[in-house]
Amino acid sequence: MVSKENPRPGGRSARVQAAVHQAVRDMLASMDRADVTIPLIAQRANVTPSTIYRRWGDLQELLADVAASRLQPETEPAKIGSARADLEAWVEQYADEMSSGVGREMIRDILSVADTATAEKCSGYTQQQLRVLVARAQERGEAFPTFTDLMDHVISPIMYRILFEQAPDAGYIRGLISRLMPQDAAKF
Amino acid sequence: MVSKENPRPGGRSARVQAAVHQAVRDMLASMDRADVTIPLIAQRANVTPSTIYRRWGDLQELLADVAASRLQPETEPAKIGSARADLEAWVEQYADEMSSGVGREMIRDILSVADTATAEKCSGYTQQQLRVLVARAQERGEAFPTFTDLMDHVISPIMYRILFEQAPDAGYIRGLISRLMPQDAAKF
DNA sequence: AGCTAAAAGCAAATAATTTGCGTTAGTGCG
DNA sequence: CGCACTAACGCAAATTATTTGCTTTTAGCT
Repeated sequence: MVSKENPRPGGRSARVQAAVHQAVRDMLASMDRADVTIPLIAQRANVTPSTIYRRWGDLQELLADVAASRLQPETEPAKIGSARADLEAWVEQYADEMSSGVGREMIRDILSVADTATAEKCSGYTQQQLRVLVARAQERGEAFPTFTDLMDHVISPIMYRILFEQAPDAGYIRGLISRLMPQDAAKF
Repeated sequence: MVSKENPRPGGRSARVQAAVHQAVRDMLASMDRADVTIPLIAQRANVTPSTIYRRWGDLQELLADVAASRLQPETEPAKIGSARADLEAWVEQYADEMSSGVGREMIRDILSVADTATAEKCSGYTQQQLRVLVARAQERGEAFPTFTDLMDHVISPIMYRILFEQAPDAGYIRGLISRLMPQDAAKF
């Protein structure tokens, strides 16, 4: 619904988008989200409300758009040591970010729009990071879970708990990973 | 936010709640959800809009409330044959229900409200059903996954795929279960 | 530089939400 | 049984958000 690449004739697309996104980020950081409205965002972004309505449709889609752009990772997973150490560090950071107050709000914003494209995009970010870790392990010849197993048996349980129950802790996360590592299989 | 038991002095609570819930269900079944508004619901339920606003707060909370009541299971998991057969049948029916159009909408409604109580309630319904299956297996002395493993490694991946990717198919679901059954462990 | 079309501004019209106040209907007690 | 009490409801006015028709601005193109 937004940011068509290949901008056609008219349109000062980029400027408005940046101003609105910034306004939303500022407001989410400084006030209760229930008080964030499109007229207020428009005022802070120096834009008219109708511009936002025409471009994003409604508040939920705008919030989802902002959340998605905030969830886009800007760096590859850090290189700590072994492939497993990298994985554990990355997943713990992922879980922390997602289970924080703002993280949960972003996920909710993304899931609450009818269009599934934004949710898929965010899942794509996660998948992309995991693929880097998998490739790195393979390159080094270290034993490592498959990409699918990581999605199904590490990411999914973490996300389920964040969405429906309580935020997972570090011990739980290490347990999920451990159960997928071949050398640890005997423990379970 | 709704249905206080132990009704105090005033209040014809139950009648309005039933009428509004019914109106919402009818409307979700017969029209596009984007066109469902509180004034329309109020009209169909023969209630004034302000009653709905005061009682539920906003449309999202009302939809979440209705969705939660629809997701409450009315029966125990069916007894097909072995504990495993019961489990497979129940999980497949769960996945079908959740990945259908209305199922996905209900989940989104539930997750999109700030208050996590409704989401927890729904997860509680799932847990309750699984506990029945676990208890049944134990009673019969059949090998069976633990409750936690079912939540983490069957329900969670299914829900993740429904929310962020494509709906899971029956083969995928059987694979998730299979990997948790002791006698099948060698296959993986 | 001028042309074009998408995007933005503006303002009026419409629709949704909030709110104050009077009324009604369950509940518990005498 | 009827009276008092209180939470929930209805109504309508006020506020706020959203939609829409029309004009103006801007970025890319020739």
